[in-house]
Amino acid sequence: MSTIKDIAKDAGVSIATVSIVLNGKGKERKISQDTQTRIYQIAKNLNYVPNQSAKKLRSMQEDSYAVAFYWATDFRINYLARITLGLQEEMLRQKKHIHLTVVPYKVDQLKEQMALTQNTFFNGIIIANMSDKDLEFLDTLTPSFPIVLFNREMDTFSSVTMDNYEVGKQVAHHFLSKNLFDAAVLTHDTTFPIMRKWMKGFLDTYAEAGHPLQEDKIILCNTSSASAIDVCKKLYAEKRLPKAMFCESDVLAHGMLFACHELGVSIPRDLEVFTVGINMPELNDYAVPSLSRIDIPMGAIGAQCMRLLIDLIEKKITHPTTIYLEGKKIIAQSSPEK
Amino acid sequence: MSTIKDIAKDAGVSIATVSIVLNGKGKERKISQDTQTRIYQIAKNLNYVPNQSAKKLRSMQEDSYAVAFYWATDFRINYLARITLGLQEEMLRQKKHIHLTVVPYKVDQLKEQMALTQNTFFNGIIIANMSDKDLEFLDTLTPSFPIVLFNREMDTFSSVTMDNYEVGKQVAHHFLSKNLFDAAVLTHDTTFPIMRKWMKGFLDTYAEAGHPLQEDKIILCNTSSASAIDVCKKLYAEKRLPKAMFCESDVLAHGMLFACHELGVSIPRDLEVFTVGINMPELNDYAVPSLSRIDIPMGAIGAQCMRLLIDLIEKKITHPTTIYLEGKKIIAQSSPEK
DNA sequence: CTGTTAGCGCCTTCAC
DNA sequence: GTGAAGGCGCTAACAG
Repeated sequence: MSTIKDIAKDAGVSIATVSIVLNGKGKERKISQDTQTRIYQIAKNLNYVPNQSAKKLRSMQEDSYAVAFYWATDFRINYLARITLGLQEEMLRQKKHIHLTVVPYKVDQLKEQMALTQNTFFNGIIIANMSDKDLEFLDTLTPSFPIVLFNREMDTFSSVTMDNYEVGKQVAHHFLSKNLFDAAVLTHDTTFPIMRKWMKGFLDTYAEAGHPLQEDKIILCNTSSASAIDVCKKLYAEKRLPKAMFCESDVLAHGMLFACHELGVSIPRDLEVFTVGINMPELNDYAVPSLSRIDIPMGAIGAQCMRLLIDLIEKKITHPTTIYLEGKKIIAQSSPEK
Repeated sequence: MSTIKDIAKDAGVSIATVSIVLNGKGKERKISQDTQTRIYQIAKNLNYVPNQSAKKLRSMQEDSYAVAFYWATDFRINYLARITLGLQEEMLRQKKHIHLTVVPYKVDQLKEQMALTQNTFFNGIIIANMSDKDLEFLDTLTPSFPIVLFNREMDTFSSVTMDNYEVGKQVAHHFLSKNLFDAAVLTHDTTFPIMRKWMKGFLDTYAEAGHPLQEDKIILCNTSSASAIDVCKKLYAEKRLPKAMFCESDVLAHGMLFACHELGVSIPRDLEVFTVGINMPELNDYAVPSLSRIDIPMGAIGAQCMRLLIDLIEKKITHPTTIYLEGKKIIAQSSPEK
């Protein structure tokens, strides 16, 4: 890695001259054209890349924080935009210079990614979409910088999350109010803590209402729409389609809609569908038919994460803090009000 | 903004001691417990935030590159994820430490956002979704760091793009091969250079085939699904619905599908729909009905942008370079093969 | 037109 | 147990 020092030596000028030229102030400072082209040429030959840390240090911008946002690249990929906007919103509100780095990681491989990334150079990090395994790993850490969890809960770390049990409960109440006792859950068998809570809230509520759902009402698929389609067709073939289906995410719900359309199963007449909305509202508002859901306020959670993290970085908060936000219940065509 | 110097002064110790303690090496270096707690307390009182630039500079890690990705937050919000994955893919392939910062900006306001962001601290930037106005602004710049344009073309800047005229042509040929002469274009009246090209390719091809489309076949709406729904319903009421519709983006196409479903217009029997696919393929594969489209390879374009930018940063490339990628034609239910 | 110099905040070596 | 000093790469003020 070459520096302006190297260039200066090669060009037979001082480092100051090099700095001036490379910052485009050559004309202004009346550096001779000859010197300028020589410096540019040498910079090119040496593959010179300016060191941004040195630049920043020298120019002493008032507090600019480096923040990392860890984000798992699985089926939830689509809502990165929603979160990013929320993070950004808070950054603008704070009027602080925050350098936000997006660090994608693979589910279950937070450990590997964190080893790869130079975490010591962040003032704080936000982590989204952790699996049980990722949470376990996190528990072994005692980082010297603050960490905020996106939609997860842990005693030892700060987080912004929702009452996910309540989400499942709400959906169950909606179905029960319409006497839809033949209900099922569509979920994927992974280690995602959140989904277990949704499911539990749903199942518990059915049980408490005197209509416990049997084991075979927990339908498993993977996390793709395609998989939901397969499962739906299989259930249909086996005449096991319920009257109401609670999908863990809109990705699966879209698969259900597609499959039912192909099968000639009418939603909501033959089957009602309720889902958890993680993607942009638009995608669910104009699905055919539009999807009833509890919309997760991804943007708001992101904004709160950023705010909490900044408070932690600035030591305005010192103890692990958990903030709860509420989901928004949206009733649409796939499961209308009674 | 306080530094370890301030802490040292307050604590009555040297900056070295403070540095040791705050890096958790107090025990190892046998700093007295008393001094340690005092230092921690003062750090907290002063809201001390370590300066990451100084840390990095000192640590002599090969400096990582800082790259900004400017991304317009309009209807194309959803595909941020597709692009980010592509960018990331190339970052991993290169095995370089690259800090990717996502900078959202509003359409037509690239100028304002660039003034707000500390661009001097990036080694290079990638800009997506520029409008004519944004392009015009860019033309006035002579930045000292490389810039790569995402799906745009300019003489003075490097870019990764597609033959967008060809996209429109392909769709026209598809319709024409099925004798769908009563066709229309659904687009929004903005300054997006790309869309004009698609449209032109489409219209020119119809004209060349001896079936020129009249002015009233260029249907305008804004960029939302909701707007496409309104327009579709209006056309239906006025009995002006064509037999084939080319939508500038899947966001609009989804609106069309929703509206047609409500109106009882059957796709593709009464109306064929072809679109440009910008969102995740899944969203179009499982729309009801699934959407025929030219899928823009967002990920691949992103990856190429990153590669090109790194080559420019490292001065392996010095002249503005344009790379062309091809879209993928996907035939689905909304407009099947003849 | 170009060079000299003094740091920016932090960490590490060496000295006491 | 703690302090002094040097230097990472770069910029800006001041000299010449």
